[in-house]
Amino acid sequence: MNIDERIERRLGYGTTTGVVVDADALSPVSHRSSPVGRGPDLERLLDALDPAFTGSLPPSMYIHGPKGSGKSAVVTALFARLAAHGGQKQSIQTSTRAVDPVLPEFAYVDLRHAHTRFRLYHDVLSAISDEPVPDHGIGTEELAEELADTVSGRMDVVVALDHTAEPASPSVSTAIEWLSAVNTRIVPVCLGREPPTSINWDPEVSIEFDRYRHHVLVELLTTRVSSGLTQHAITHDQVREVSEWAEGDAHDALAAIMGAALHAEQSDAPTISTADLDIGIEGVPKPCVSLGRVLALSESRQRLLYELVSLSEPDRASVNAATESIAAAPAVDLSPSTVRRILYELADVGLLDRVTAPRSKGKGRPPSRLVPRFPTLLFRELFGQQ
DNA sequence: ACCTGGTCCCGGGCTCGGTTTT
DNA sequence: AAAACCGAGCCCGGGACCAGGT
Repeated sequence: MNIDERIERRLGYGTTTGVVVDADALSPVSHRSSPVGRGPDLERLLDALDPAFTGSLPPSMYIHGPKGSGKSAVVTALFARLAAHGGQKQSIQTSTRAVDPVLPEFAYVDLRHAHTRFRLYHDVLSAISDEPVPDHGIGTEELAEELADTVSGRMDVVVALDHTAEPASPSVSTAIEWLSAVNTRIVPVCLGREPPTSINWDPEVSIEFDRYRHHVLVELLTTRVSSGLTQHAITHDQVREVSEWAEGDAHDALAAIMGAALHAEQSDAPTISTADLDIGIEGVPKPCVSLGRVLALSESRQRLLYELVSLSEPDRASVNAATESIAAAPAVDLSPSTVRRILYELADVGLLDRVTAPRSKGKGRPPSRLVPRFPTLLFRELFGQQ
């Protein structure tokens, strides 16, 4: 979206009539180029990376902290900037100074996508190379060699490995193993929620992120809503309320606000009412799985979840009932047995909760109903747009 | 004993770059 | 130059078996 368009929308000349002007600014899965309230942590990161600015190898790092504490936000922003400065090309263009140290290449890789060796090599390679990397028709070992060749001929590479050790992504030690098998000049910067004592890897530097403190989260949310919503769409008290409820988790807070805004938008309201906010908060379960994990699933699995959250209460009362309804949906072309298996798999990785019914009628094991553990309002909206 | 829900696993086939043959 | 073939990862279907209830 260009600047003129943004300004016009703020002035109210845009196509939308509701409270949302920029959904991206509100979204818990999109990171801003200038994160709010994490200045000291950014400095700590830069301190640790300091050797890179003088031409030597920076230390390996482990950045850990709870969900929604800004780890990804800070690292994606920082690496995006550093990548723009990184490599030889940039240093030639800017070599006005006498001594111009060459920065390493910086690459950000999301292990939610790069959850196999093949995809990890693929994503690192496409981040540091200008040439397109095939995603089919080439062996893993072949890809590893190509990556090794690319790296050995160039500078060092610093790779951020985000979302380690989630149910569907590799552990820190596995990812490290995959990378070091290719080249030892690739420096890993891992991000995860587990404490450093339980990751089975010894990083040279370890940095901890704490939950956002209440007033910092309020500031963050205020910044986000000021560019994402129309003026006065949400009150300061409402922002404070969400912040308090979210207990320092920026992901949950943003999901709740965006859910509330979408609900207000549906009724063409000029502001977010108390009822809208309640519904927005209600749409975010506690504890909540990051929306990013849902959006990293394959298309067919997202479709299945979309159908699931669109079901009526009785259809969701048991896994079998849900299976039948979902398999019967016109947009789903999977067999019932596959639908059933995938539903159980999704429950296994924590995206759904199985709540066993206490009912005593009927023979056999009591059925369980499936409860989503992710922001449902937001997911429906985002998936529905596609 | 019997029934239904839940878990685990593997063969087969699809898609799509790369490679060889025509 | 075009067509046929190969093989990589990945998705799908389904069956065997285990768990928990009457």
